[in-house]
Amino acid sequence: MESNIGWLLSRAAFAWRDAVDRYMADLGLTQTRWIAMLHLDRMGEGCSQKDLADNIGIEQSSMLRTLNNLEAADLLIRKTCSQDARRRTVWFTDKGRSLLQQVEQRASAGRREMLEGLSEEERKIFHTLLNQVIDNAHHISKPEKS
Amino acid sequence: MESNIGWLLSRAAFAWRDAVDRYMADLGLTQTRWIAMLHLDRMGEGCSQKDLADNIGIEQSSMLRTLNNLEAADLLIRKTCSQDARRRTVWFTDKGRSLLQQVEQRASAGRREMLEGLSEEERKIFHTLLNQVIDNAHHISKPEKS
DNA sequence: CTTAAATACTTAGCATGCTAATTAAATATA
DNA sequence: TATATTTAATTAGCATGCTAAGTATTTAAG
Repeated sequence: MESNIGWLLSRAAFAWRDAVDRYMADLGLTQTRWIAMLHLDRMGEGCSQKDLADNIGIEQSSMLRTLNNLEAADLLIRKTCSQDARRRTVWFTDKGRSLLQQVEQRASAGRREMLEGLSEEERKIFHTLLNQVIDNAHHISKPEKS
Repeated sequence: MESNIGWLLSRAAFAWRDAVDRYMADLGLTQTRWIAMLHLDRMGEGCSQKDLADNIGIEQSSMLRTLNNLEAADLLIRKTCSQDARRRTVWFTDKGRSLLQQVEQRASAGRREMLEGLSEEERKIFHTLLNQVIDNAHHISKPEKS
């Protein structure tokens, strides 16, 4: 109980998201939304919703809701793909594209503040530990008997 | 982007919760719910909803929903407090109390699996890093100018 | 070519955490 | 004592992630 590191992890993740959301608030973005924008920029406009979801590591249905929000905010638009009628490709609007640079600046500045006080080595270790936990989670078994 | 440790943290927290939920599924509990039960046990039955929320570190409104769920599952009940009519105290049902031991076993067994491969020292570091991040998050400022 | 299987997008609904606003009761102040 | 403030519980609604189920389209199989 005392060392419930799983719960601590939840709280840390929530605190981070909350802080970064405040950090991005005046741009009208939340963590999920600006991450989608940065990934779209990195992958290149015109990719499909599924490609984006896979790249970010979330489900299509989650991606969809975020894209709906971003489209409603006039930051991007979707067009049906001429090669494959099932697909819809994603594109920045002018407004969305013009926000990109600020988003990247904010993201790295916010990250810098969140990691304040951690040495370069600690950051690497943190990264490694998080990945190890994720890996363990994916391999976790059902409890034996209990 | 490549080193978006904030996102990695989110994913780790989600993966952990998801894995532990699977681990507890046959007891009919989720992370949030069994944590509430363990805290109630630790604080002692008869504490108020607010006391529980404060102890766990979440808002009353979040606590309330979880308690509603647990009460609906017949694992605990609430009684109005005779000393202070605003308060409602929380108590285990027989069913809830009888689940406790299994819950604790599962919790520690699950935690053990999730931390598989991490040395004792790495766990300590992990703990420290998470706390540092939480602390930073609480102190984060608005972006300067951008 | 016709049918079955796979793929992309959607919709619906669960689980959580939060903030904001309400209500009722207790406490503090004038 | 009467009014103002604080506190506990609740309700309502936002933001996210997920799974499950449904629709349309493309690809693979027979």
